[in-house]
Amino acid sequence: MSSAKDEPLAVRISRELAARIISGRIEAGAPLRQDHIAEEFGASHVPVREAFRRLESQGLVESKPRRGVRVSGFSPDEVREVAEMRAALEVLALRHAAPHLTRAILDEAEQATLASDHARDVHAWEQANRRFHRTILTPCAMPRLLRAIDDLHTASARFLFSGWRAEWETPTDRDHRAILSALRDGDVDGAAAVLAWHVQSIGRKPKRPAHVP
Amino acid sequence: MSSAKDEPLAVRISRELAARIISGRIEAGAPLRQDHIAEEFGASHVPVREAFRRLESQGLVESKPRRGVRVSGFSPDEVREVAEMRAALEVLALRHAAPHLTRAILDEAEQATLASDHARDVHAWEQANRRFHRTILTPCAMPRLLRAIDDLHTASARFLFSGWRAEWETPTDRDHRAILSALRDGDVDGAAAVLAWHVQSIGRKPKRPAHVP
DNA sequence: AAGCGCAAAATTATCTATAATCGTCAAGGA
DNA sequence: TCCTTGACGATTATAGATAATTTTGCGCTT
Repeated sequence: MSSAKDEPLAVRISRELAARIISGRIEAGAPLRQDHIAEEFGASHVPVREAFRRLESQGLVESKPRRGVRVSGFSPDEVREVAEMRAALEVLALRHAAPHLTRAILDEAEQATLASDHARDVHAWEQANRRFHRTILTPCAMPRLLRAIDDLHTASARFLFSGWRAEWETPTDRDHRAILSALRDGDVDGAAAVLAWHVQSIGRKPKRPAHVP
Repeated sequence: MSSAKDEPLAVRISRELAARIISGRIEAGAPLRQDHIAEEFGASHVPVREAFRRLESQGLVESKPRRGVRVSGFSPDEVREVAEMRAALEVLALRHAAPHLTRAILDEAEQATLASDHARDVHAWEQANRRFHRTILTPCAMPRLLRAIDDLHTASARFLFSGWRAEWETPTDRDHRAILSALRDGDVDGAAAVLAWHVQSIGRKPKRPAHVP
């Protein structure tokens, strides 16, 4: 048994549903009926309920007492909200992680940046981007903070996939490189400033030219 | 039926358990056995499971795949982590709420400060304190941010109750008044700075004299 | 005799199956 | 046309079965 991991069934269901919501296969506002999902996964509805709670804590669905759960919509205001929360929390994490950043960690972050440059589709780019942020923030050793940031990342990814669905061009992350160079110079304030601007830029312009000569 | 509200059973159970954890009646690291709790509440273990998920999303318990849930411990590091997250997020909320603050809202906040001065025990003080923060932050109109702040408040309250159990003296919130006066003057930056310092002071000194001549 | 290792039983979490309660929608009557 | 009533569907809760982990007890080795 290699494919079916030892995870609880509720976790697997929540992962699959989250992937569908993020990728847009389930659109915003759509109701999720527990019986149908249970039947589809060949399971009962109790694990499905737990998966719903997990998605609710991530902010992907909203639940009303006797009315079931619906996929939470994301207006431009909500996208900006998530972006600003991410900026505030990632800056905090970076300030605490900076003293523990080693050469090896920065090199790994640079590798993630390279991977994001070579990404062919949005999914690969998002994965590399998240790896970059996680790499430079994990050394802060604040688990609760990191978990909150991770949830905000998935919310951001959902917006990202919905916006840039068709045409996609890798946007050569100058910000990431600026952050790394500032960190290598020991300029934590500068790195934090660039990071805050970089994160908020996601919610600023859904699509910009980005190919300046 | 007036006492038993129309809330789902899982919500009631999670509320009761949260109250016990915050008040310290269930100590940190204690395991929560679903069958025992189900028997105590006269219910089955499925609502108890949902209540566990709810508590997990609040960060009050930690769950491991096949080992059940335990009350999450809070070391001084974790308390500081929560305090810093609160500071970062409350400052963000305040900056967005400031343009929408009216005289009436500020007056209500001052009333909450008065109530906290007249509080006789820790519980009443915490309630008034939370009301103050909620009053000046709610106008930011960012539901996700406000929910995150609320969860962090409960975590803070848990630490507060555990520290100051026996002797209690109302610590005349000078910080609250400084925040209000800065807001009345339109000095958002000053108010944000005091707010950040104020929130972090919770995690700084578990018990200080506080009666300077 | 004491400590370590293995095995079996008990305890506990997880999942499936089933019944009851509540909200919604449609149809019929005033 | 509006209100009431009844049926259907969905969520919520209960009881029972299954699998995994922890603990305890016994045997063996040092």
